[in-house]
Amino acid sequence: MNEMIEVFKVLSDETRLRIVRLFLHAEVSLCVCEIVDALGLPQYKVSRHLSALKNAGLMDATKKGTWAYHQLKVDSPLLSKLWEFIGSTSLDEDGELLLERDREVLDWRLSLRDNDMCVVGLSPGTGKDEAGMTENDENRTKQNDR
Amino acid sequence: MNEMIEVFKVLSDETRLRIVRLFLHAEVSLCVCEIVDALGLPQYKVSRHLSALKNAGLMDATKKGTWAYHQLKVDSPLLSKLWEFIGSTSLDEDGELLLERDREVLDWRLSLRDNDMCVVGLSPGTGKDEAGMTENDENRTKQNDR
DNA sequence: TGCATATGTGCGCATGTATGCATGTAATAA
DNA sequence: TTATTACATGCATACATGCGCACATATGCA
Repeated sequence: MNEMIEVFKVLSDETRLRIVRLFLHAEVSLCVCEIVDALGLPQYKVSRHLSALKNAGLMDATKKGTWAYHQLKVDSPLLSKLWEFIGSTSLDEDGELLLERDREVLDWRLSLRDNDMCVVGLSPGTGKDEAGMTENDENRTKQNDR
Repeated sequence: MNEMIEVFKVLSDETRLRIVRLFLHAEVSLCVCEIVDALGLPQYKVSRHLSALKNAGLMDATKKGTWAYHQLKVDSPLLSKLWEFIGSTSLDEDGELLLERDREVLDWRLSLRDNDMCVVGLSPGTGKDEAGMTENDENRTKQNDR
């Protein structure tokens, strides 16, 4: 019973639901900075919520250098049914709009990958608040290109 | 999105999960005293959690005299998928044992109904703590019989 | 070695929530 | 009308949780 309680508890948070639904859309491992850009949230917030999801057994991560690639776990009947339940449920209008925007920014962000690996880090102001796609993105990505 | 958050939040509690799974087993409306006996919890606790489930849109109730019959709602795609998800998911061993006991006491309690209506109220000490089936049940139910 | 960067985390604050006791409300029975 | 009964709830307390700031850790590069 505790497992199900933990699952519901960790998912009763808007940020964590956005993260989970972002992963259901992406279907690949994502590193923190990509999630930060997609959601437009400060890095420490995303990191904390990813940690909560991991502690609840819903996600795991593998480190590749300084980058940490996170992914949904699907190694139990409960989890596969859970993802199917969440993925098959439509939200209210505001929620769908928000998630649609998250997915669009993520897709743009994933297009910056090189050989399926993240090569663009955090934007300068991401530690404070709202980020996302700004009009300076072209310059930023050119600077950080390697 | 808020609807799903509220659903997960209200279900991330052991007592409320027990109540929901009791209803998934019963498949009929239940009054508060029947749930109190089945779970062996104080009346105010059951009442509060039923209220929480109702506020989250998962249940509703109809009053018949002093008795209040509660039931799960199934009037949205989210809810029907939710009940199917919970009902199809098995728990850890302790959880299954606990729920099995809840179901057994409920079935015994439902056998005391008269014409599908509850006619047995709360046991005297139910306001304090643990109740359930005691060795005095025979006497108690005889006293309250009408 | 020293610096920049990606990510994780300790801490204090504010807020939310479950619990237990006691009491309130409404309907029924005497 | 008064007492009883099924159910709901106000209140105080203990505890959990999300947030933002700052800082720590760790890895890669010059």
